[in-house]
Amino acid sequence: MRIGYPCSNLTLGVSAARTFRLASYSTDLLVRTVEANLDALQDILRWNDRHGIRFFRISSGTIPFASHPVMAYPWQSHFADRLSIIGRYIVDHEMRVNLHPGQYTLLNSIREEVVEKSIAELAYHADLLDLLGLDATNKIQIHVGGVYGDKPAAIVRFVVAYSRLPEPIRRRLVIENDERQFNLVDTLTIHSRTGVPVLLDTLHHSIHNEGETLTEALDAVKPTWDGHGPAMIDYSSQHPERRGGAHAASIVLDDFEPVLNELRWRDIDLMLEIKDKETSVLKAMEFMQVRIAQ
DNA sequence: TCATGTCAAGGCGTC
DNA sequence: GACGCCTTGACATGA
Repeated sequence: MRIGYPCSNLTLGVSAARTFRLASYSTDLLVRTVEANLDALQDILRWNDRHGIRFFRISSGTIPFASHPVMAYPWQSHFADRLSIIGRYIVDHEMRVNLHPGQYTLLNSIREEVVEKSIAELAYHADLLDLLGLDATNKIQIHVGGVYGDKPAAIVRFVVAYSRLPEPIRRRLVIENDERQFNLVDTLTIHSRTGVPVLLDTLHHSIHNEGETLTEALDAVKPTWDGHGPAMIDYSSQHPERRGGAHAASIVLDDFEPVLNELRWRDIDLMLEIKDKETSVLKAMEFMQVRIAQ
């Protein structure tokens, strides 16, 4: 089981998601920002290797404004060599990565222009992984989207939009259950109509479910990953004071232990969505080693 | 240099 | 209909 964290490494103090204001856009600023982001990404991957961490979420902000109409620069060809080198490092060190576009990526929007912009955003994510030279087990995860007062219709719109996606996106796309709208059952319904793998978020599932235990939920999502590599799972401890779904500052091992007991014998990769990122991963890995030794 | 307001983008819930 | 929230960091401005 690989355990990973998203986007930035707080110990190193470098960000691979530097950006700039749209109003400041220039080719020069874009190139400088992306170069800095790729430098940081390489530093983070090396740090991860030194600490035995082989799962990482690359920031969607690596190429700022990549799918925005303002982008007139051929970033794909300009950074192809650089991305290829980084991707080779990922492959050589048996790492796995994923990407998670933000809440504005909505394949099932009732507005066609939103769907088109979302597809453009997903195309950027697929380009990035393709230029890294990574196979289709390296995924792009999104939420299903909005309900618009009619969930069955919203699911149908998702299925239709999915069928329209170009193959480079479709082979990497996975959907995640959320804490308010589309729960495990909904995502499994979409899987049955599209074949898209279901990424289980354990915290969202604990908040929004139809009575399935964690064991049942894991058993249900597992077969959706056949042919896509080990299932990816998102885990976070609930923030003790903030609203349901808010991520904790650091991993709570008492809360993690029962989840680990469910996961440890399964072929899965676990992404920790916790504020202190790599610190919690190291805690979780140490905790797991102790448990295995017992 | 530092504090603070703002940022490309959508949808939902509350008032 | 307006607005805050999501999730979040990081930019950009003004003092």
